[in-house]
Amino acid sequence: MSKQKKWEMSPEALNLVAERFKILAEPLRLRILQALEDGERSVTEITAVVESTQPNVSKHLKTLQDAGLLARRQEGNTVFYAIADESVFALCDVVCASLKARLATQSAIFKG
Amino acid sequence: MSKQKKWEMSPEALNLVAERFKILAEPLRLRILQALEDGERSVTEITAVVESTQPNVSKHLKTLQDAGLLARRQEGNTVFYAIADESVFALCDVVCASLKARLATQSAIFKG
DNA sequence: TGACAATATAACTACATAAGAATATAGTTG
DNA sequence: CAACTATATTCTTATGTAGTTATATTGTCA
Repeated sequence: MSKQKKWEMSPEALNLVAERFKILAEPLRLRILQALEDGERSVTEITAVVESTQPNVSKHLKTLQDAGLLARRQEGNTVFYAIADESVFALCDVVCASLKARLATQSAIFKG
Repeated sequence: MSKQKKWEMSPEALNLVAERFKILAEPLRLRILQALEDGERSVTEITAVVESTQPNVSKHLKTLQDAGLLARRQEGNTVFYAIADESVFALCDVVCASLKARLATQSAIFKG
C-alpha cells in the first residue's frame, strides 16, 4: 500500500465531502443504488426490489438525483432512474474491504 | 475506467456500509481525521486544530475509535489518537474527484 | 371528458444525534 | 493529601430526517 498523497482540503470542501457521505449513509439508498447496478429501472420496479413504499422510494430517488448520483428519464407515464455516478460503487467497495479487514482482525483475536 | 465487479451484498452488509458512511458524514470528524494525517496528536492539540470544544472533540474521537478508524494511546496524563484505517483518505479522494467532476460539468453549462 | 395508473408532494410522527454546559474521572506534581 | 491538568461523561436542547398516510400531479386510454 502506498501512502495517500497529502490531503489539503478547506473546511468548506470537507463540508461538501461530508454531504456526499451523508447521502450514502442510508441503507435504503444503498439498496436503491444496488438495484440500479445493472441498468435503469422504473420507480415501481425499484419499489418492489427494495421492499419499501412508493412515496418513500420516490423521496430517496429525489435525494439521490439532487446529489447527482442518479439520472432521471421519463417515458410516458413511467419514470426511469439510472446510475449517473459510478464512483458510488468504488466507494462501497473500499468500505467493504475495510470492514472485512476489521472483522477478520477482530475474529483473529478469538483464535488465540 | 473499467466496470466495477458485480455488487452482491446482503441488506445486512449494506447496513454496515451505511454505518461507516454515517461516521464519515460529519464535517468535524473529517477535520479530525485530516488533523491526524501526519501522525498522532493529543486531544488538546486536535481540539485546537479543528477549532471546537474539548468535550465535543472527545465525543467524536470516541465515535471514530469505536468505528475502528482511530487508535488511542495514553501516555501519562495525555491521550494520543492516530489514524487506524488509512482507507478513509482513499474514500475522501474518490468523493472529492466525483464532486470536482460534477462541478466542472455544471460549470461548463454556463460557458455556452 | 372520465377512469385509471405511475409518480410526486405535504403533513405528521418518531427517533437519532450534534453541540453546549456542567461535572466527573484520572494522572501528575508539589 | 491538595492543587492542577487532561480527558471523558452526563444531561439538555435543538435540529434533521426516515418512514407513514393521505393527497396531488401527470400521463394514458377508453
